[in-house]
Amino acid sequence: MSLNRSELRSWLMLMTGVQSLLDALDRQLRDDAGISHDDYRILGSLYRSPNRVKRMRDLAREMSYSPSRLTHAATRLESHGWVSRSKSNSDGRGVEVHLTDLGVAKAREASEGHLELVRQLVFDTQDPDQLDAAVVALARIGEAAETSRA
Amino acid sequence: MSLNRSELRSWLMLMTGVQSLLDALDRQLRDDAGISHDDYRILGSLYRSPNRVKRMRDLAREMSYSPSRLTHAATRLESHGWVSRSKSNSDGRGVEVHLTDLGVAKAREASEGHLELVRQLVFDTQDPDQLDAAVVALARIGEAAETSRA
DNA sequence: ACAATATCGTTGAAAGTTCAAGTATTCCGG
DNA sequence: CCGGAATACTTGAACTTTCAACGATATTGT
Repeated sequence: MSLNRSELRSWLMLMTGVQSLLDALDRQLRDDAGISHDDYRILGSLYRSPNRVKRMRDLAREMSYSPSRLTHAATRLESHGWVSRSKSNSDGRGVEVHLTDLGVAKAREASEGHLELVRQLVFDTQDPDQLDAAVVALARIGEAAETSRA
Repeated sequence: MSLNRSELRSWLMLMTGVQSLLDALDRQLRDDAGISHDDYRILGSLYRSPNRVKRMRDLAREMSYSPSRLTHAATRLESHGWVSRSKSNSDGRGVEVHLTDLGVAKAREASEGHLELVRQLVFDTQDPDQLDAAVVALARIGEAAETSRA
């Protein structure tokens, strides 16, 4: 066994908290905006992107999605009219996903309740210092995770 | 907008780290043990339970699963021989899930590489103090998340 | 310039999750 | 103790994700 008793306990606590957080976020978005947290993250990523466009490849990497998964997701979002796809002209293989005006509106609408909950769960429960510590810790862990798959 | 610039940045960093972590854990378990992180967590929960039994209801709550999802999951795990189900005798409606010997073996086998990775990603990247801080923070967030759905 | 190889994205089928409906048992008010 | 409401679980259909295979364009090495 690779972890001792106390490490195991810390690890379980960490994962339990993470799970509860993700569940709460997903539930809120589904209930209030009718969109999954994953789809919301796609809209959010495009929203923050210059010109609200991104190549499928880049978006897939950012989301840790398989190409296939992103294609299906894009098809779904496209059917709602929230994104549109077009061939990249710099790379004939590439496809660009564009956030439509409707998509912008949807992202904004969904973000209201979402950010409200984030404030409530994350920022209202922590001192700024504590939160910073947690953010730094998670960033380090995430970085190690990315590295580990190289 | 409910969060200011710097809060938003912290929040994004946090979520990115969490995502990367979960992805890495899932990938390792699939690649090395042929089991999803979610199924692994079910085995783990039963493994830690007195007698290695739990009622469907309790397991579902603990995992934040819908009853339906747990039934499907139990069917799948049962088909591998890792779990068996039987009627509860204290409550005629209830069903108990039991971790079989094969399930115990599977859980142990899978845990080796898994815990190895956890050590590498979580414990090797943090001072104990920093980690404790993160654990406490996440625990508070998780608790708030549980409360929020009452 | 050409062939081999790698990258980008899509497709359809298999596997997993969610959702709405259904069966069986227990709980509770009167 | 009876009937209605609640709880526990299952089922099958709809939807989402994964997986393996494929067509198309770009890159690399010779």
